[in-house]
This record gives sequence, C-alpha cells and structure tokens, in this order.
Amino acid sequence: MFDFWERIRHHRSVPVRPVRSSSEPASARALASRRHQEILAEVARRGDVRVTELTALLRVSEMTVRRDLDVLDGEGLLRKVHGGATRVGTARSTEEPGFAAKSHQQQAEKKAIAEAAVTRIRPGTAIGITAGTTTWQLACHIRDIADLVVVTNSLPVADALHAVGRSDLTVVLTGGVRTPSDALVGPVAVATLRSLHLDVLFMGVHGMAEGAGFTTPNLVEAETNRAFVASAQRLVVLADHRKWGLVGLSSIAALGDADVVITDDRLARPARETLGSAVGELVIARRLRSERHR
Amino acid sequence: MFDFWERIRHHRSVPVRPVRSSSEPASARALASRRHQEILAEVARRGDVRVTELTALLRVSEMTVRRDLDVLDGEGLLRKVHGGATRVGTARSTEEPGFAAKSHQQQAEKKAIAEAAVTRIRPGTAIGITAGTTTWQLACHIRDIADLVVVTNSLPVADALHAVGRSDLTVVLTGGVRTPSDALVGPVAVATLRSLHLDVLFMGVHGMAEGAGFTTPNLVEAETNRAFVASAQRLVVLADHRKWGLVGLSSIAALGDADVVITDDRLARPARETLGSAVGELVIARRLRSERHR
DNA sequence: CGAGGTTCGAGCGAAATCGAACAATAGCAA
DNA sequence: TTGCTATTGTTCGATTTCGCTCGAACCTCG
Repeated sequence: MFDFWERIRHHRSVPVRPVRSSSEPASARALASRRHQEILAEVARRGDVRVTELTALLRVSEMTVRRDLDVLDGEGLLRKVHGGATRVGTARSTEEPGFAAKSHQQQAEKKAIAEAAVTRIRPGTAIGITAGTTTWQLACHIRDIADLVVVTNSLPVADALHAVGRSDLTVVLTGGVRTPSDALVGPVAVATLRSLHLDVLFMGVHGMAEGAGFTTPNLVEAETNRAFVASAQRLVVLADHRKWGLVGLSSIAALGDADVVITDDRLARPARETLGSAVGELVIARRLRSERHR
Repeated sequence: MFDFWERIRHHRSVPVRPVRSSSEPASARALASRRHQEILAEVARRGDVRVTELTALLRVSEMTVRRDLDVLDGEGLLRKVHGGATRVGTARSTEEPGFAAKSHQQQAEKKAIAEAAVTRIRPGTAIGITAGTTTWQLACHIRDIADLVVVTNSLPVADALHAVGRSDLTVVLTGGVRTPSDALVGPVAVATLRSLHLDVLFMGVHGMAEGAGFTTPNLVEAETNRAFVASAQRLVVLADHRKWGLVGLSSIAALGDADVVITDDRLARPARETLGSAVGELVIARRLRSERHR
C-alpha cells in the first residue's frame, strides 16, 4: 500500500512539477526563507508540526522540508523531533529539567564539545567546572591529564572525576544546597569560590543570546556561577547549538566575558558570525561522521 | 469492564485500524513528543494516570504508552508504577527506602542509636551531621521534623536527606575534598563551618576512650570534625558499644566536651559508669526485643 | 495461601521516517 | 551557448517507531 502511494506520487512528480514551475512565474515557487517563515508560523500556532504535513502545505519534497527543519533547528527557532518538529521553550523558561532528563539529549553534540574542551586543559593547573550535562560530559572525558585540581559545584561531575581514581587529581566540591539538577549553590558555594583562584573555568549554560548573554533559569545558580566566573582567570563556555537564542531568567555573564565558546557544527551560519565577533574565540566542534545523524 | 473494552478494541482493531490509517492522513497521528507532553500534562493535573486511560486518550496501543512511560520515567519526569504512572516528588512519605538496607554489622545497634538520636532533634533548628555509618542511619530516620536545616560533610547523608524531599528541609553540604568514605574534608570544609553556627551537632566517631577522648584515624577528617564541634552549641556523639576503648590517630574532642553520648545496650557496666561520669548525659538506646539476637 | 483476571515487557514484523549520496534543475555570469 | 553554483528532488538502505503476541509477573479477592 505504501509502495502504491509512493509510486503514484513519484510518477506524477515528473510530468506535473515541470509544468507548474514553467507555466507559473518563478515567484510562484516559495523561496527558502519564505518556507521557513511558514514553517515557523505553523509551529508557533500549533505547537508542533509533521514533516508530511509540511510537504503538503509547502509543495516541496520531504527532503527539502527536513533540510529546512535542520536549518531552523540549528538557529534554535524550533526543535526537530522524529516525524516533525516542535516549539522550543514551551512554558518551560523557568522550569529546569532534572539532571537525568537532559543527559541523553544531544549526546553526539555534547560529546564532540567535551572532546574539544578537554584538549584545552593543561596539566598542573587548577580548573573549575560548573554544573550541567555538557560539563558532565567534559568530566567524563578527563583521563590523562597530570596534576590537576578541579573545583566543581556539581555532584555528578565530582562523581565522574572520582571514578577516574587518579592520585594526582584533586576534586574539590564547593558545598552549598542542592538544586534539582544536583548542583550545589547558595552562599556557602559563593563564599568558598571567593577564596579560591582558578586558571580556567569551564562553564555550561542554559541559554546564550545577543544582549542577554549567558543565562540560566535558576537565580541562585546564576549567582553561584557569577562567583565562579569571578574566581577564574579565563572563561570557557560550553554550549551546544540549541542554546543559541534561549534566554533564561538570570544572566551570568555577557558574551564578551567569554574567552572561548565551544559549540557544535549545527550552529547556523549567522549565529556563528554574531557569536564569533562577540566572544574571544569561537570553537566549532565537529561530530564524527558516524554520529552525524540525530 | 476493562475486559469488555479490551476485547472490543482488539476485535475491532483488525478491520478498523487499517481503514483509519489509510483513509486519514498521517497527520492525524500525534507526534511522539506531543504524546509525551500530553502524558505529562495529565500526570501533572491529576497526580497519576492509568495505561488504559492513556491508550484511549492518545489513540495508540498499550505497548506504545508503556514505551512512552519508560522514556519519561527514564528522564525522571514521572514514575512508572504497575498499571500506569504517577507524579514524581510527591507521596514519597509513604514509600519505604528499602534499598540500601543491606545488613551490615551492628545494624540493630545503629538503628536503635539513630532512633534515640532523632527524638532529640527539635523542629526549626539548625543541626550538623558528620560523616559515618551511624550518622547515616540517623539521616535515614529523619522524616517528620518541620523546618530543619541540616549541615553535613557526608555525601551519603545528603543523599538520604535529599530522598526525603521535604520542602522545609534544607540540606547544606560543606564542600571540600572527598575521602574514601565519601566525606568532604579539608580547608574548604573547615572554612565553611567557621562561618556557620549550629544548634546541635550529631557526630559519629571511630573510637572513644578515657584520656584520648573521641578519635578518628583520618587526620584531615579530625580537623574538619573539630571545626564542626566548634561551630555547634551542643555536641551529641553517636557511638555503638564497640567504639569504647578504641583510640584513633587523631583526637577530635575530649569526653567532657560531649553534652550527650548515645550508645547501645551492649556497652559493659564499668564502661557505662566511666562514660556516664565524664560526659554530660549518657543515653543507652535499647534494641527491640526482636532484634536483640546477635 | 491460591485462583483468576490484569498488567507487563521482550521479541518480532510492518510501516514510517531519516539522511547520505547522487541526479536534476534553476539562476546566473561570462 | 557553456560552465558554475545553489537549491531541490529521488533513490535507497539504515534507523526508529509502533502494534501485536505470548508467557511471565503482578494485583485482588476470597
């Protein structure tokens, strides 16, 4: 049955489409940017949309729709899911999912970012690692760096580093009260950080955007992260492409405060330019070809 | 009734479902992510939901609903139970911990000590709990005390208290580096404790003896515990009878510094007299008769 | 306890979806 | 015209999703 309909569609496409596109003026075919607008409007109106619906609505092939969705996802304007796409940040701007909730998302991107970040850690230094799933990936990739002191406010990060079991790796927890995502925050964490001085801080964020800079939905975590930033000489921000355009409740730092931002290769071109000119250095971590899908 | 509907659905499913999926556009079927949203909304609204209800609501098979619940449970957004799913973070009080109840040595003694200690915790106070297996038992017994602030340097204790999930229970970790027994010690812990002031400290020790007082084999942990003692107005020491006569490398406090010592009913008569006259108050926690053996 | 119904989940197959690679086309410049 | 580039369409194999079956695990009620 599927085969039947597919054949019909494909056979018709040969005679039908050329007629349409040659008899109608070129303007009758939607420009890519026009399609993007329509897709976004549909997603905004209904919350989600299906690829097959868009092929009917826009009169283009599935592949084109997917490519459009890829671009829009890369710009953070919607989220691609199996079968279609959904709105981003739906009523969740103040809600933070627990740690386990996010750890499976965007595995490939985060792994690539973590691998790029770990090459920037020098032996014999004192580094900071904030809470977050991307930074947790970073912690999991720290293996062969000698004489390292790591200060973190993330219990999962501390666990990951503890599992390494190197005798020349010192892990210091900041203390504080525990957030739903297993970070330690609050006055205790801030006071501890004020007395410490780090060479480099690796920070994960919930959102980054022009204007608002790096943000998080949790007020107390933002305060803690600001103390983290103040205690470090250099700031390296880890953020996958979906973070672009998201604005959390509380700002941690301006884009210009970051010495390095490491993101993944699905960040759209215009975003790369904006970010690249705002921060000290923009690093694009490429995924392995085998993990390029999803 | 369920049986009735089940049969109906299954019998009809053969002729009906194919008709539906070929006559209706694919768009009639909801996106997986949309289903997840609806499930979460339902759980959030009502507290729980049955699998059979969701099959009717979402128009998908039971198996799909179960797989959805599997995913959401894995993300920690709900809890899968027999027959359906429930909200997370609620109704925890009825749930038994049950997990780490592996019978270690002196389980009965430590439980009795913990139960005696928990009666000494007043609502609305700030207490400290040091690291140790006995103090961990104490943490597991804290359930119904209102408006409590707990400062601890023990990761297991923090975990146990976190599992309680009371909104009026604040858990503060001191920070520091991690010992093999999952305690946080060192200058960071000491500095944090110096800035805090506790009503009561519940301290576990490795040894107690006439002369040496309360001792532990770990130098840095001893320093941290001394800071703990200094920050508290009252000191309650939890120590089962086997601790009597043991002397660790480093002293934490003299016997006379303890306002209360809670031990178990297997402590010998002469030891009771010596201890009783040295400390402010000696509490003998009696095991239940059923656990009196071994 | 045990019987009877209910619920669960691993395994299988069908269908839908995805994305890489290649082919076709349009737009444009020389 | 020719050639170049960007965009779009097509094919096809891999992946994912989904529904079904069926034996096991589970609840409930006597």
